[in-house]
Amino acid sequence: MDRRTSSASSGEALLFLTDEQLRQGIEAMFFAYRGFTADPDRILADMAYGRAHHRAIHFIGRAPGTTVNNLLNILGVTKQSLNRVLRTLIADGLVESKVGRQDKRERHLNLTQAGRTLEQTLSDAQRARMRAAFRDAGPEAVAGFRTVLEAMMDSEMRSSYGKLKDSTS
Amino acid sequence: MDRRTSSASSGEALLFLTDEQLRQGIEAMFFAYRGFTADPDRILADMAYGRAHHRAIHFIGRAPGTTVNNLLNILGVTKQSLNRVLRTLIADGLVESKVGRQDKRERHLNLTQAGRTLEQTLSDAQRARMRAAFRDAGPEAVAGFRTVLEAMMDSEMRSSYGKLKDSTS
DNA sequence: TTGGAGTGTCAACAACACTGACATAAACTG
DNA sequence: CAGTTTATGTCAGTGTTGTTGACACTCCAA
Repeated sequence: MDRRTSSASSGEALLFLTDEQLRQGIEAMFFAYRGFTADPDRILADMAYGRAHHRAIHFIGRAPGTTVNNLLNILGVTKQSLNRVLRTLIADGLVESKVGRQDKRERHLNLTQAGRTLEQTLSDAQRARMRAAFRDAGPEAVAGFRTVLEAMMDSEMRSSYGKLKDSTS
Repeated sequence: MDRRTSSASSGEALLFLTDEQLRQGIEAMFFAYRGFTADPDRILADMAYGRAHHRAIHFIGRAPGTTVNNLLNILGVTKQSLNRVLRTLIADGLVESKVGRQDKRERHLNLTQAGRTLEQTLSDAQRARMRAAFRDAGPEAVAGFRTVLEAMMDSEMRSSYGKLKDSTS
């Protein structure tokens, strides 16, 4: 039970890689992701915002002063799609866009006070669920959770994730 | 490092519940889910199908003969939304709908041969990524991954997940 | 000065979710 | 049997989020 991957090629140790185990992993991802987004979705439903607004607010709050292009890479959507979201957030005074000082083509994005407030509200809801899950599962399970998720990312996403992770380590 | 949850209330052991740790967990979920859906999405993009079709096919294949209502509960969407998907799948001969023998109001859904073929194609792609992630992470990490995901589900989803999990244990 | 990168915007469209309303058939209930 | 509930299907309308394609503008760099 405490054996490491040393005997990984010995047959029995590979039981966690059966199709049935994999399918359970797939279904766990599906159901868990629904729970993961449920709380912020409920909050946003009352406003004119959706999940895309949440994601934009989250990553702007995470990397203040980030450029549109950087955000585009992180979110993995087209600029038209992001721009629609950003436009409403800027119009509603939740995000401010400043022309870059060095490179004036770039726009640097920051949350306003109202934006930070909404970000907090959404984060608190999402963190509460994550905290409960982490607490129930325990530190070892959390470490495994993170290890598997990192392994599941595309390499470009993994590097975005790594940059964000290290930025406030 | 190898300590168990025995000292969970002793302060230091709760470091995995800091806001920073939670936020990394949130971002890991976000990036990993993108990877999780990327491969089937690529396959489906060439056909006239999307993620919703994939989900329907997956769960019909998982629970053959399931009713529309059961599928509705698992997927967590409205019947209008599911019906749009089912209609195309039935019209294209991937799914067949049979009136129930006991209760003739019910429709029992099954994959046709063509449906099973597509399901295999999609599953293989998704499982390949999951398998690679599981293999890289190792059995202990996988156990932790599953534990955390289960804890993150809403209770209704957890029971759907449990039923499916136990049905072929 | 020319080419390309970064950004913004317009238009059109598709997938997928929602609500609300209505229809049908079958099953249950008093 | 009459009335209600359940299971399903469908129509119409709407909203969010994604896509392509096209075009314009600013600015940096060779």
